[in-house]
Amino acid sequence: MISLHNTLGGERQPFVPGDADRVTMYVCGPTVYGPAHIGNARPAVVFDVLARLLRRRYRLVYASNITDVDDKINQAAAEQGVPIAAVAQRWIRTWREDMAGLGVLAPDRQPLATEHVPQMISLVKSLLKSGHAYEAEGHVLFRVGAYAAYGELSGRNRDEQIAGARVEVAPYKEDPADFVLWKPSSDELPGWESPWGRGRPGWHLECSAMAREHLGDTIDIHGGGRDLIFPHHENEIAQSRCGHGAPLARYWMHNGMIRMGKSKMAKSRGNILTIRELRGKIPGEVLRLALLSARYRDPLEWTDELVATSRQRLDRLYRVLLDCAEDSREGGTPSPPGGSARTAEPSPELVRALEDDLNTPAALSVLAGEARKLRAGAVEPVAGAAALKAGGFLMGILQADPVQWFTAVESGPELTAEEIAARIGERARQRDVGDYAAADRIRDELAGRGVILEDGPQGTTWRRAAL
RNA sequence: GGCCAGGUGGCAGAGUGGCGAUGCAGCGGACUGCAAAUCCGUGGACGCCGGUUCAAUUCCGGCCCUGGCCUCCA
Repeated sequence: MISLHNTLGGERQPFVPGDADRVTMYVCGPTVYGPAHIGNARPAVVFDVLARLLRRRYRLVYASNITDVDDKINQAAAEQGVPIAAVAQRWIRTWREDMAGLGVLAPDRQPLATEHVPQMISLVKSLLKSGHAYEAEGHVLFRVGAYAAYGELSGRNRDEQIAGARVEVAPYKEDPADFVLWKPSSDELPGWESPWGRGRPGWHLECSAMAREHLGDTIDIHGGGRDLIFPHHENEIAQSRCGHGAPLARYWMHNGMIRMGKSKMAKSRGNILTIRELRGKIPGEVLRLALLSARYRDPLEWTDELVATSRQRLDRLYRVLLDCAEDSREGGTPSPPGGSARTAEPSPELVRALEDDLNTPAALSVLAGEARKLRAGAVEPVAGAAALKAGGFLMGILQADPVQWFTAVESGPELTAEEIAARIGERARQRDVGDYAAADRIRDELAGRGVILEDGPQGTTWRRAAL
């Protein structure tokens, strides 16, 4: 049984799908106006693991949107003097590359906001018709006062919000808490014809319309960052519920924030690390493991140490896989039927950990235990390695060829395999004559360039170093 | 100020009403060139104050601290 922490209600609940033949999940995706940072990657990675887990039991339709119409995109285009669509396209491409680099499987649906404007307009129409929205100075606003349950997700009530008083109160709002569904566009801005004139949708509206279009009125799981609970998800709930009468989602899941030096990583704070720059020097799989090293609901502080530790954990796991591959090659053990990683089953302990509200740290611990047993020879290497890889697959790690893992050069002006071999040969001669000082100099030099040497009974091998 | 999450060993981070995960670092050992890498083994913890209980890090209450949200935000 899968249990999930539901923000709506604030407790862990058994997951019971509305329809086991069509489980639906929607996760808020990026607004494409610049490079995504590692914090943006957390929900994508976390819910990718959940998608993999759900697919073991159910048929899943997983949708994650891309917001390609937004004032920030317009602003970026104006600043750079390029067409708005060019900005969006460029960063959509980057986002997809980044996600692939982190081992995130493409969602079943990846709707673009600009391709769902008619659905948004029709949602606004029904909200107007039912009195949950009103027109004011070319805008259409949601009338928060008309929805009594407003605030149930975030645990706020309207009085508290008014007391907050930091909300900017546009003069045309009936109530400070009201939010924009549709706003007018000038000629230079992207816009669509609507009953309220040429305009563009408000951000909250997009997700309601796209989720409904692709997944139906009520979806099973709605995910996103914790910072979206209010107002984004609260507003989505209000729009959808008032628009078609059904609850938007049955389970709401929110991931914690990535922190950089004690505060949330955010573009507005300027403390971001983009996925692109990180991937330039660190394998995507290491980044992924780092993101999964804490429970998804908790905050995670991003540090060099976290990255280094993650790299070492992965190295250790791959080393076992490498040894297993060598053992079976030497021993001539034929691969048992069904022994491939694709068909092997992950261990029940690992599945149990993941099904317990996505306890990835515990799952990682299970993996480490399995690796230890394999190394100790307590498990048959081929089947054991296959099970290890199957568990890795659920978390989106450990799918690379172990030899490649240790020898692949990530980036920068690195040494070629030939150059490394030449240096190793030179060092071997020095060691033969007993000139260890010179040999160590070569070893240290290579270490400084990201190559670690290992002297074994069969001679010297090398692998790339952690950072 | 309001709402919501947390506070576990040197660090990261699970979990549990009584048998103290896991990773990194440290320490000991094996191997080795009294090297590096690797492998094996190992000590160490539950914010504070009360309460419930035979027994609490784990349940309850209060306090302190940290972070998030209340404006765009993964």
